[in-house]
Amino acid sequence: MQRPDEKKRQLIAATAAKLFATRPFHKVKLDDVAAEAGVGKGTLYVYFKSKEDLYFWLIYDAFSQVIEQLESQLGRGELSASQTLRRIIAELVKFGFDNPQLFELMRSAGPRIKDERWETKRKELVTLIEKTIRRGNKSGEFDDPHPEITALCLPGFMRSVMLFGSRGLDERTVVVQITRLVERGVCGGEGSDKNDKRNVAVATGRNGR
Amino acid sequence: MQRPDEKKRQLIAATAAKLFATRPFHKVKLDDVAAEAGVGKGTLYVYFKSKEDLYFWLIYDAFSQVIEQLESQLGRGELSASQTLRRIIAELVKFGFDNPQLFELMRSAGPRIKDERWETKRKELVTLIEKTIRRGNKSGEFDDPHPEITALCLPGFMRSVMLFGSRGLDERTVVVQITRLVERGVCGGEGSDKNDKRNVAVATGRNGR
Amino acid sequence: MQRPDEKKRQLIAATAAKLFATRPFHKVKLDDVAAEAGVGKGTLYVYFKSKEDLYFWLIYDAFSQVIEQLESQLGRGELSASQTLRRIIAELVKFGFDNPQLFELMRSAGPRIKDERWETKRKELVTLIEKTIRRGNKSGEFDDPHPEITALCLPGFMRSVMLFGSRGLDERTVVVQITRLVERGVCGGEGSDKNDKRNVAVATGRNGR
Amino acid sequence: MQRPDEKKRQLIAATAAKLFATRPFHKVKLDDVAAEAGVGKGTLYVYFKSKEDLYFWLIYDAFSQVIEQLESQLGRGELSASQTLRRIIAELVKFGFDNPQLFELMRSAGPRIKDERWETKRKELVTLIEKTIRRGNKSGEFDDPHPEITALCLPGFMRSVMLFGSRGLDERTVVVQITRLVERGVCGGEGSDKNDKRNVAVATGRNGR
DNA sequence: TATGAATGAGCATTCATTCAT
DNA sequence: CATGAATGAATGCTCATTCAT
Repeated sequence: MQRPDEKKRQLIAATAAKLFATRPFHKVKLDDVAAEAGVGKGTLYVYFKSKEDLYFWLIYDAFSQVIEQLESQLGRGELSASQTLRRIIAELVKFGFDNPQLFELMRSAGPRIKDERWETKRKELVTLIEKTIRRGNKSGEFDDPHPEITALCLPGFMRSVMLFGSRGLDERTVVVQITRLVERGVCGGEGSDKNDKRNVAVATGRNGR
Repeated sequence: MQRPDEKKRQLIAATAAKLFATRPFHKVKLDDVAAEAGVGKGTLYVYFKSKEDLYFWLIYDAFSQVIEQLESQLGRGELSASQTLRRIIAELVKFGFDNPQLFELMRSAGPRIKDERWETKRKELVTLIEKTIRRGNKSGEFDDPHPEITALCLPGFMRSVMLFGSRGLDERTVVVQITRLVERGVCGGEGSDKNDKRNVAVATGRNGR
Repeated sequence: MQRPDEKKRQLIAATAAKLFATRPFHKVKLDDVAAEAGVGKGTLYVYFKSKEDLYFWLIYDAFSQVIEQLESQLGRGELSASQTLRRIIAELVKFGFDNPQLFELMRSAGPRIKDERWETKRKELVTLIEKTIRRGNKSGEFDDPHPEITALCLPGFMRSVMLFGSRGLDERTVVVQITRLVERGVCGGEGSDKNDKRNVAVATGRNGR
Repeated sequence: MQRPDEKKRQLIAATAAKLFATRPFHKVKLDDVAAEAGVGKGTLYVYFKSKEDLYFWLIYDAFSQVIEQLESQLGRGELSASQTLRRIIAELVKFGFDNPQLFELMRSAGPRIKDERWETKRKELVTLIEKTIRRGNKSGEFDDPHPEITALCLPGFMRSVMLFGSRGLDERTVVVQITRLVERGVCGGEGSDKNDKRNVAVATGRNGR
């Protein structure tokens, strides 16, 4: 363990994520992070330039991960606009359920992170959604007069559910309902609850979980 | 200036809101707040117990204001579920446009505010929406299998638009699009863009702005 | 109550004395003094120049009172050195029993009060004692090679007993014991316990209490 | 300078003692302590929890030191009650001469220190004295009807002399006079000035200093 | 690379004092 | 005289960052 250790970097990041999710930025002491991670305080600075840098990477990494996952999933096969949208929603919800701390984290991050890379990633997601809707508009699947607004709404959607309502709701139901809300707002109203459930199963590529 | 002055409290709150909207919590100096408000630093502590207390009230007051406004508006006349929902959306959007700083503010607040009163207010809004949808379900206006999820989504909707997209979009268009998204997700899909615009005008009771 | 009110001055002084006796100087807030006394904070400054001024007068007044009492008692009749010393001790003990708070107060005052008047008063007492001893040395009643040290010791004597031991000891016993200690150290050892008690009764001019 | 350094703790304590002896508690700035000690301000908090904590330990340590010194001295050989008492006095006087600042310090501490450990130490000393007198009473060396009062008086004795009179008096003379005062009050009056001086020399185990 | 003692700029908070009413 | 809201200088304390080992 004499060379920069990716394992240790992960350990620090995970520990920090846990703490940042619990209390707001200015109440998280690097002393605590170091102690909780079982490393020296100085070690943090071997892996991260500053507290803000550490904070930044937590959010950025998590977010990038989702986007990547989405893009890789979507880049492969040929999905209709409708299927694509469902996948996006499913993926975001899954991510939310899998990383409740990180969602909490992203919540309080917001305006602090002015870094260009971050805005870029965010726009990547919004654009992904917007393009999908526009594609649906063209193909006749959708009929949304303002894809840019709808695209902006989707992440906020997610956040609300994840942060304040996920207790007691199962992942499947949430995906279905959000899909329903969005698809209906976006196209002409077709798609029953049963169809939704079937389609979602297709989209997520899972059978039960 | 001999009795504790509600005007001065407001002045301080407004000044603080401006600064908290600009930079994150830990970068706002009470020195600056005092200077900007034109009062002594000690005066802040006459009206607020601490920096966090000040911060808390900013958010709480702003939020309460919206809820109150909504409740007072809805308590009066007799509106259909559909009209009520439109008014809620219109009011939230209006508030967002009127107080861009505060929305930014609320964003970074999140997990800090564990105060019961705050959660109560939030639930008040969600309940207001949920009840409206349920009412619509009963009256046949809506057909939403999960009003609780939809209700949870609405505030997140708003936030997204306000925080990242409002530049270049006018209030009216945003109201219309969100209304469209929600109503279609909630009922059977009727309602054209034109109808929406008309209905919104009715709901907000304004003619142009 | 429109003119400077001696009653109010006393009220403030008494209240302050109580608080200063409870906690150390820097923990007594004038806010508390004002509140406890039931007057406005500004009123304190009508009667006292500053916090330190208030503090000073509390001690000074109390101390002056003892000295005065002693001098007036001793100035009148003609007492032997021995009787005089007993009276001084009796008076100091009485004062201690009557004003337990103030003794506590004087304790923590010490080095803070550099005021000349204060040192003067203290020296007045020490000198009174020293002169008495010297008088006794000359008259043959005492035989103390270092009256100045003995004189310096007496107040410290008092303090110890008052501060840490008075609980459970009655005034009479304390006077007797201290008198015994001092007189024996000062003269040749005569004076039995019984004699002491009798003499003390003579010296204090009281019959039982 | 990598391990927490007891030397540095001592340095800080010594510096603080000097300042606290000069001015009252609330006028001593930690900035000054740090500057005078040649360490960073933050370093103070590495070794002491707070200003009051620092203050506390100054007094406590100094007092403990005397008690320890006494107990270790007395625990060794077999001394008569009379010799023991002389040693106690000699030790206390020596301590006062060696640490004039600390005696000043202890003076203003008083009611602040409610800590149990502190009261315990104080009682340890008083008990030590009281036991010695009782031992003398039994052995016939002393004849003191109230050892508990006498014991309470001794520390006060010391304080007075140290604080207000030591200027111009040499250590030896003070020891002799106090011993004289106490022993005579405690036993039957024998012991001349010359004998005292001789005995003290024996008790302290020093020949001149 | 890993550490944690040392640091000091930075900041929230206090509280004696003032003064307009 | 009486008041208490307003004040701001003064200061204790924090905590991200550094650097010698």
